[in-house]
Amino acid sequence: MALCKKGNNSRRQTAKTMARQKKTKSQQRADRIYGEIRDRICLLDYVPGDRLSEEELAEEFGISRTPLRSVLARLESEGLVKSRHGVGTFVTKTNFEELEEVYKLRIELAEIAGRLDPITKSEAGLNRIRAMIVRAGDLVEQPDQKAFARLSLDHFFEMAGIIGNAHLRDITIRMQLLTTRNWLTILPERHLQAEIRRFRSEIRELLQAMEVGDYQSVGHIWRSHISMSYHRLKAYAGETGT
Amino acid sequence: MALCKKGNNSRRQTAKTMARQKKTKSQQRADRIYGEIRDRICLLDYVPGDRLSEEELAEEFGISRTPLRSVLARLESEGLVKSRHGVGTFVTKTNFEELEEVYKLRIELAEIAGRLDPITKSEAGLNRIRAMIVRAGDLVEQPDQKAFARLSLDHFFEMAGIIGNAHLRDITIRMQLLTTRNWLTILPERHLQAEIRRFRSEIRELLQAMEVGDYQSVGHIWRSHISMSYHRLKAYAGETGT
DNA sequence: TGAAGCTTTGTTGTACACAACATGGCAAAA
DNA sequence: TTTTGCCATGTTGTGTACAACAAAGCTTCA
Repeated sequence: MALCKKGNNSRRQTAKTMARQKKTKSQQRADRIYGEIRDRICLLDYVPGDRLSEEELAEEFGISRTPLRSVLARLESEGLVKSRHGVGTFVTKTNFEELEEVYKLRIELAEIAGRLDPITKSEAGLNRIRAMIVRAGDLVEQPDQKAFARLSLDHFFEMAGIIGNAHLRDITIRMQLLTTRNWLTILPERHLQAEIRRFRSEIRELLQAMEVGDYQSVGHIWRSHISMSYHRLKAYAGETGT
Repeated sequence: MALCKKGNNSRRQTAKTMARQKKTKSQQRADRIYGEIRDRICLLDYVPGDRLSEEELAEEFGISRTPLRSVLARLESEGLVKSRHGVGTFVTKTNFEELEEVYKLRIELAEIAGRLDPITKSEAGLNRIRAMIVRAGDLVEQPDQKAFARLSLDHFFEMAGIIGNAHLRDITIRMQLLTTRNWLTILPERHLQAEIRRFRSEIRELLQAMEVGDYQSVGHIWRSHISMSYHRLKAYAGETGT
């Protein structure tokens, strides 16, 4: 289950720890566990409706229920799980209305992100994105839903790194994490390859804007991608009948 | 210390509980305590730098440290307090850079709020705002910083109620709460009356736009008020030398 | 006198036992 | 057979003792 997500997590951590350097060991451990469970939810290792056992998770991570519960509380505040007294803690199912709200908001936030003090990507950052294009190319040859999901998330965090406004970045991340799993759930298998191809062309387009340092355009392009992906999502939802 | 804030709290609760009806008694209690402490921080009953004793607060609210700690964790996630192991939990001091970031974001959010599915105020809602204009009028005659702060917060929550997009509303509230106490701290006493007067004219302006149902204009007006208040804040900060 | 190390004190973080709660199953009565 | 009430079981929420930790004061030695 856990597999090789360590690399991904640590990479994402760096983007987060930039803001606040002072992290005690307890907080680092909590952050690690939080990221792990969050990824499991977003990458559909835990499906909406699944119950997360506090006791089992506490045992798995070698801690007691108390600190684990604070991790779950954080996930609950972000809307990824919902605890019910005497029943259990469950991965949330987002209804269509909320999904639409989140998408509408994400569309607006993307445009703002390009305007509000964007952080210019270093050459190393650009290279990381170029490497993702290669990864996407491999996935076009050999489509795999989970690998695509992980690549997509990695690229998103790379994008979030350009947002200089700390709060806007946090909000953008939270909204993204709320929609990821829904996108994966609804995306039909037979459209997977086409989606990966489209994803590759999208991150190429974004890369080009970043290469010339035009971050306002990055914001607009990003916005258009989110908007179009939402329209496709609706179309897919109509296809499958949900 | 607690005084007559019950009315304010409950009124704010109604705006919150609209979204999710299912609230267990524990959650309601936690929400109440959270709101109480949050107000104390925002209205400067607790000044930045103050230590919040878990034990004392737990005793005051008649609960043990465990549920109180989850309330403090929530406040910490919103950036209002910061816990340090073995030292204490302290009300945060926002530096100028972060304050500027938050204001820039609030300016953008206000404009979006007017566009993204705003909720038309009922006649009762408009009447509540009209009552606030009266309260503001009284305060012009007899300026009082804390009363002004409370009125300002009440009006803000009334404004937040027009935001139909649930996540956007939450974010807007969080950003507002981060700036309130800074505004109060920096505002010089001798400009208080002028500020109250300006506040009254602002909420009148907003009311007019709401009365004709033009909520996009409400967003633009709100945006301009936030922007101008930020500029005055900077001017005041220059005056007092901070 | 000064400084380093130890001790004391008070605080937040953790572990664990128990309370509160919801749910499903079972039995008994209509 | 159906329904109603009760109980058993398992889960989240709470209280409490203790561990981890930091800071201030004290002591002791140079």
